[in-house]
Amino acid sequence: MISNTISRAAKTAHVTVETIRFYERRGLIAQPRKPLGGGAREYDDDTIARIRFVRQAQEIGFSLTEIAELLSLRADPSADCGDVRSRAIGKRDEVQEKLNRLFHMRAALDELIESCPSAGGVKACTIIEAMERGAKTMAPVLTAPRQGNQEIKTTILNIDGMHCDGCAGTVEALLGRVPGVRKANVSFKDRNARVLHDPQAASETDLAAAIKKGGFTAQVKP
Amino acid sequence: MISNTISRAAKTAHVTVETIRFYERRGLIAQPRKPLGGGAREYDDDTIARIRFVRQAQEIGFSLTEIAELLSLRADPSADCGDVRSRAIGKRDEVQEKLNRLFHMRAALDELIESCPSAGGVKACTIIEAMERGAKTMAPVLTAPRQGNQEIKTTILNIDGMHCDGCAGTVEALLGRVPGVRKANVSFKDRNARVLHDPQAASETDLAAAIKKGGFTAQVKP
DNA sequence: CTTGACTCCGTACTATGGTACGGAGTGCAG
DNA sequence: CTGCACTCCGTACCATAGTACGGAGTCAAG
Repeated sequence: MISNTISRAAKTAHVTVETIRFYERRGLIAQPRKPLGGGAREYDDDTIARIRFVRQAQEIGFSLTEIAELLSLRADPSADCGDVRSRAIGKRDEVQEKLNRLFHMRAALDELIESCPSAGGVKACTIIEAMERGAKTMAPVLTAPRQGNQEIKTTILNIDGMHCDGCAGTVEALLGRVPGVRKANVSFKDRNARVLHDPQAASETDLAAAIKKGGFTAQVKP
Repeated sequence: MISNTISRAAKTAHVTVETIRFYERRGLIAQPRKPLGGGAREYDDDTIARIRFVRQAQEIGFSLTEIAELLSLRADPSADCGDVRSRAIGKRDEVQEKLNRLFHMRAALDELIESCPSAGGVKACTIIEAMERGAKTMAPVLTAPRQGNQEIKTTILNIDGMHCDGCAGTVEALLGRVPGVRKANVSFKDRNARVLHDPQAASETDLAAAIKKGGFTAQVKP
């Protein structure tokens, strides 16, 4: 039986041997004990998964200290449940915050990408301007979202002010950029939008507000 | 008229004076020129917005070098539109990737939060397990762009015309965009660039040409 | 005209997250 | 039984992103 030595583990987790040792010193992963017969330590799949988790968490902006906290979260009934729960909720809020910023940035990049190839567009647009324009639609999200896994709800909004299919496309793009919106279908013919969204992240008011930003009027279908 | 001095700017952007100066040295923000009557430099709202942008981008996992790239994206019809567009699309993909990871992590934390207060749950659940369960529902996002065998070579180029670390960053970005370049480190202090590249895809001449596009001069170190 | 609160600039130091290196040990293939 | 490829461990070094500090200048109030 060929076991996972440290160099194999490093290869499968896409890090170097030195990095694994560093994580061991930092207490992020446990150092496997040496087998009784002597020889090299054996790295099991759980440990490798842990290493991968560390890397993924880093890439989305967590420090090693924070990752240690994340790793220590375990819904073990024998542990102090209230403590774990509150730490998990705290981390969830941090994640939500990062998500909001990223949504925001994605919208800004989309705006940039869209405005670029149109030869007619005269205004110079930086990412900062794009983000600031986006910021207005963002405001309500930053405080609102809390516990519970995301629901998905369908809302139909009646829209006035569209005069062609192009307008419908514009509205669709506007809705698509609202954080919490999964899918938006806008029909010029029916003068309405069918939106799949998480009502906690994107309320009906948020949807209507986003549409109004584009110069159209919207109201929730009763 | 009381203008925004550096310390006021620092206060409103929630950073220290030293940090602003550091960003100036790095070329992330322009150092405002001194007013004609002498006295302290004046920091306008755009600069403050820029500083805030830097911080926000950092919190979601971008390095200062990457942020410089983001900041240089502008949908200016006078600029090379195709280039801006492709860089913006690249950044959008990075953001999307981060979003996917974060969604995933939020789902895992939600699962943890939910499973915790239920006293009946016997199984111990760590965040890694929660994320692995979540992984099955995740769309296959990671399509690895691996390619065939390629050589890697290090070339050092001496560069003239840089006058700050910001210039070095610009050159680095220029080099990074040359197809075949793996990594480029430009030192303002040493007036040179150390480039890891595939000589078949990116010759030394290509590297020098890319640098010259930015208004600098370059020659391969003998 | 001095004092205090700043600006400006250079240099030095710090924390985080690794990388690199060197020496000693170990297992196994030739 | 001797290389060779690895492990193991300690220490040293590195890049990134600041932070701190010291000296000189400037401005406005007391």
